[in-house]
Amino acid sequence: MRLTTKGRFAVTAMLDLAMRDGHGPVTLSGISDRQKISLSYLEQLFGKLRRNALVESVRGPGGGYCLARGSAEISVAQIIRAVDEPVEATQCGGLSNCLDDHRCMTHDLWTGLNKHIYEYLEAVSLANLVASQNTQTTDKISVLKDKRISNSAAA
Amino acid sequence: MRLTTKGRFAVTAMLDLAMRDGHGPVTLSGISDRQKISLSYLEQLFGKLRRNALVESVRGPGGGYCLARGSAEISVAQIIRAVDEPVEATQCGGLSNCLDDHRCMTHDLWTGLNKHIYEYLEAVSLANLVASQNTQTTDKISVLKDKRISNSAAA
DNA sequence: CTCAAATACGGCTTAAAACAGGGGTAAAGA
DNA sequence: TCTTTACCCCTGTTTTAAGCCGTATTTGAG
Repeated sequence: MRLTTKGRFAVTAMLDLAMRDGHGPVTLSGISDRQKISLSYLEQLFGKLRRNALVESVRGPGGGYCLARGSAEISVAQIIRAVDEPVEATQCGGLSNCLDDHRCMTHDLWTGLNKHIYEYLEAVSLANLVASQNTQTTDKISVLKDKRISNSAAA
Repeated sequence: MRLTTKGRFAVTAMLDLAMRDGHGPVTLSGISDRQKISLSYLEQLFGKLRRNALVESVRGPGGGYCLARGSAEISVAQIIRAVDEPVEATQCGGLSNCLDDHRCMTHDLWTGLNKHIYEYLEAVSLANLVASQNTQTTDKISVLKDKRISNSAAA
């Protein structure tokens, strides 16, 4: 499990999508404006998200992207895995063929750390994130969120 | 908190050091051989580790690197922080000045995820890792480890 | 029916970071 | 004095991040 800005951008974009779920396709240029992520980079990320069946696309005017399944069925871990391809950093590439003599003592170490972080991120769904956006830090965030949603509904 | 191969290399190298703790300085070329990490890359990493007071160096023949404090006092999080400089991926750079209108809804999100992962990695010390190397997967790893230690002691 | 605009889609290019190799210098011990 | 080691810097290659442009597809207007 790797944790970089790329994965964070993808999760941010997917969260934007989830918060507008059920209101028709969302355009990448809209996400780009709201989340301040370059449009071309979003296109690249959503290509991977689509190929990994996390989103569905609609072409043409009024088109955009929708979640491919319910926001409760999409975890942060799935999103990160979709855009941040494999890359196991154990010397053996995940296989246990690395002990031809004495190497790769870190195999089990990284497997363990990976597992912990992965399980945590697997347990967090987009629905969880949307919910926590609504409840926690009620003072500012939820207010701003509502404003944003009504804006997009009006447009 | 970022999680890349760079941080993993650093932790692997530090673990190699910790397993030889108390047996005098450990050379980088030794670590390079055992862990299959390029020597020049190790030099770069240990420059940062030294400047962050995680290791101490001894020059000349018989020299090398030692842990700057007990292996129980050095956490995985400290190591990763030393080599993998800051890089907050929230749009605002960690400050909360990002809500001039409605942006950075992911600020709290990433702060939360960061905190969780960080706290976990902060709780794992080198001593923990050495201990788990000795106990878990007793079949192969520990045997190989003992062999390795006796080899290096003889050399 | 045609044309123009909106949008996804894919390939290509640039920028930065990770990774690796080499050289030289300084220190310390044999 | 010679060897072993850290230390520092410069260079090059590869990978990743990010941005740009052209093409295909769909919708809507005329």
